[in-house]
Amino acid sequence: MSSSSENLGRRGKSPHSGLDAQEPDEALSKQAWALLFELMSAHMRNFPALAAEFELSPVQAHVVRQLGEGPLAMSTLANYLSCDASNVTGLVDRMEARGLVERRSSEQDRRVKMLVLTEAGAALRERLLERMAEPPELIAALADEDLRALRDIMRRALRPQ
Amino acid sequence: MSSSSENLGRRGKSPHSGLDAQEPDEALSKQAWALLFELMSAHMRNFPALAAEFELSPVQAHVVRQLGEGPLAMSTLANYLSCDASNVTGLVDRMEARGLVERRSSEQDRRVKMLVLTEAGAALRERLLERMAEPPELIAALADEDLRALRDIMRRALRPQ
DNA sequence: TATTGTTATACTCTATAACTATA
DNA sequence: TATAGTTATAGAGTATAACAATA
Repeated sequence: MSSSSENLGRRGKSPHSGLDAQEPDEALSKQAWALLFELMSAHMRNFPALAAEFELSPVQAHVVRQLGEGPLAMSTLANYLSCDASNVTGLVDRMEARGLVERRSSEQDRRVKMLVLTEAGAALRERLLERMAEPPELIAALADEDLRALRDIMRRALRPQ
Repeated sequence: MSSSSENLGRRGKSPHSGLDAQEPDEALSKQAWALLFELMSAHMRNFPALAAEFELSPVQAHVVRQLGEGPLAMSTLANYLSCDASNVTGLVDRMEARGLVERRSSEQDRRVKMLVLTEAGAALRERLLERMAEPPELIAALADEDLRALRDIMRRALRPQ
């Protein structure tokens, strides 16, 4: 499971230095990742409680969030959720019963059903997103300098040109 | 060569706070948090699949990880999992049936049952932790400079003073 | 009386397999 | 025949409430 065995220019991963490396240092990325993971684990553990503030299950909260981008086919949603399509039926049943989403038959392909948020669903989404946008204490307490650096690093990570 | 896009003459203060220079900028922390959240969401979505590599449910993987620190009372574990104690019974039943953990009655208080990893459980934990320590592609691909900055920022976030 | 863990019950999420209605 | 969604079934995670053993 060694990833990319063609690190030819790699200066080896000497335990200490790695000062002149052009290539990412494996030990360094593990250190950074471990800390990032620690911080995020602590936060993600609260997600069920956060969703419950809106009387949503964690998965339902995720769906509400995804659905804001526009109508989605059931199968596409199953894909986003990394789950079997059969599960989406019951999931959407419950959300539809609560008046959060609507099924609309596609006119191009009448097998397909498109999901859209109802007005109530969209309103709830607004509140949910606002709540989720609140940074956890540990982040909010960082100095501006660190926040700016963090933002820029995340931008580079997410949009790797 | 990096940077420069944000040093617009503002010395990093919020748009209208004017004088007070030491307070973190709320908009900035939200930006950083949104990006961090985006990256971690993408990664956390794979966690069930990662756990499944070891034939563990996500929660079981979490338990295996926690249990490595030493024996835990059932109630303590329930606390870590942020769930009701009644759930831990069935959870541990299944893990015990697979030979991963053991219940041991505490001798100080015979109501309490301490959980410990079996030898097989500890071995599996080693492999699991190693797997979880692998940084996702988006992180591993960052430049050393960014990784070092990220690591240091996370250290400051996690150990405030 | 209070606490630890269990049992009973119910709901949600998840997977697999068989089915329907379209295509 | 193949695909989108449904239904049926089963297992796991979760919550609440009632209970036994122990403190």
